[in-house]
Amino acid sequence: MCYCERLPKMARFGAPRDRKRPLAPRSRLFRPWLARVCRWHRLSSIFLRLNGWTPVSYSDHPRSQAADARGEGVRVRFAPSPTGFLHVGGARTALFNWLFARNQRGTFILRIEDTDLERNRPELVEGILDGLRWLGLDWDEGPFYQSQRLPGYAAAAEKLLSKGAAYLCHCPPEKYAGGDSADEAGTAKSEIKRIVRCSCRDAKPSTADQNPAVRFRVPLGTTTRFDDAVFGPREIHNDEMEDFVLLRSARSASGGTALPTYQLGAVVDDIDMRITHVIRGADHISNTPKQILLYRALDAVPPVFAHVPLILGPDRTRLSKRHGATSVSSYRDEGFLPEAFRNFLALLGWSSGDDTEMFRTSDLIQRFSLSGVSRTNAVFDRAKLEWFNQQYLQKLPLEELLPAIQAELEKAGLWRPEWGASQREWFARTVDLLRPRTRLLSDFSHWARAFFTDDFDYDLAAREKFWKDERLPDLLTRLTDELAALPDWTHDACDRALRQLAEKAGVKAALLINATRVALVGQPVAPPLFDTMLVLGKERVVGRLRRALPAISARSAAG
RNA sequence: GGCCCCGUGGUGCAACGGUUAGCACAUCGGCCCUUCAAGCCGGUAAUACGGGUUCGAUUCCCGUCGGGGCUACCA
Repeated sequence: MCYCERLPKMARFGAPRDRKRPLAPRSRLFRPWLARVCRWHRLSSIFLRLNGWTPVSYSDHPRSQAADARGEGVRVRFAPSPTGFLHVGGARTALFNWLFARNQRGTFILRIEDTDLERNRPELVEGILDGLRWLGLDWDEGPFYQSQRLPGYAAAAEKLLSKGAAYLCHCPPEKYAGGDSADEAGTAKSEIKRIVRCSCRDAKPSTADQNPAVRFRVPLGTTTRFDDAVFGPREIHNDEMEDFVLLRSARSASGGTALPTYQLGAVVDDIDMRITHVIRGADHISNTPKQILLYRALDAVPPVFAHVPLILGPDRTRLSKRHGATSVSSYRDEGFLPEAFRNFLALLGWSSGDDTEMFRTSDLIQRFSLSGVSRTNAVFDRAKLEWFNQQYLQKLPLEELLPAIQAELEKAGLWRPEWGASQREWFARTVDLLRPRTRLLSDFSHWARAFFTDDFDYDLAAREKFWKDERLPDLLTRLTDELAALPDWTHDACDRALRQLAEKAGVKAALLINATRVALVGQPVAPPLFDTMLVLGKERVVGRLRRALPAISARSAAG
């Protein structure tokens, strides 16, 4: 492909503007010349190689859609490791991959990176898949398990060994292990000299050692460059890169013979799966040069790399268990809607370019672009997440909401089958009445419990506040009788009965309204009283008032 | 410690060398009112600091400070 296609200023194809990526001085200098060359001869890849650029295609560009039409579409992957649940950072990475794939009409692949025998928990895979399904992130291929693809990694290592791009290392793992990252004390960090240039690099391979590790032989004396689709051009001198391990020795704590490390596994699979764009967390950015070297050594063209900024906790450190709920499933269990969660997540580190915040999934797909991804770490703000949930709870078509609320009620043991059948209309009406006051699905089974069962308690603060007046027992007894005698159970009839009683007694209607609300639903907060009476029905209203009377008398007598 | 990245209100984003620095969440006040939400109206609140470059810098460059990442036979 032609390098000029990647140049922001040459947006004559209608490329999305590249907002935050200054060109490197070198490319700034060469741009006019380069543009001409590209236009005339399309010699860009040669130019690139001459200048040490990695010839990768930058497909966040309308051109890639043309490529797609030719059957050379975008292929991305999400590659979690089953060492824990699906956390919000991973979910966001998955979401960005998915959005990019859908936007480009490409392929989204799921791969499980389970090459660490010590830390893997196979039973966690299902939880990760569940989390992705809940978020609606459907994958087109996979899940593939690296543990089932071991021969491929060994073969790749063999190939590298045979061409001298890798060597056998006979050192015990402990020699380089531990170090600073392991000990929290923080002492002696300054002593660590980390560039591993093992003596085995130049030694004759020993036949005595049956269980060597395989290390990559980093080509010294040059630099490795790549152009991150988010962070822009970067380079690192190879001398600063260690001879990282490709294949672990049998002595490794993490497993047995010939297990690949992340670097090898990811690269071999990404080549194998023809991944065109690697979209992953920014914590991988310093791995990227190593992997580019691996691609080259394996005679493959590196994909586009797009690193997305990290998600931080409120204290601006990396989000972790310390910060409370970090797993996607905990948000599901708390009563968040996947649509809301997805919308919120999408805005963590990405923006459409304008001030729009509410995105339907189709909008998200249509508007997503790697050039809109930020380089700044983002703090996870639960308050805003709740706001999004509230918005969706209120704006989603009722029919789409009902199943989620049914699930919530089932979970709480409150669900009655007739609400899905003969009383479906009542159920829909009740949900519609309740939802303006809800923020979470769980509000339906907690706060609004009295709408779905007679088994509920009277809120203490509500009793204290609204059942205090000593006239209440008498007034509510009379109200109950009047309501019971009502020929038509309508909003206006109830309204009239209550207000007339209040007027006759010379009290504010609000006194009766508030006291009645607590008697009916046990809460100080509920939908407008007469709407509430309507969905509850006459029997229940009268019954609940009678039931509450003794408690009201007790409270008002107490003063 | 070394290498690297990132700094716009408390939080998420916008401003692509020229705006009274915009939007949203949160927060505070008002309206509405049958409680609480919602809604509407309004307020407080930011370019980390210091140098350059420029007629002009949130924007480009350098330094300082702050935060983060990496520094594993983890991923």
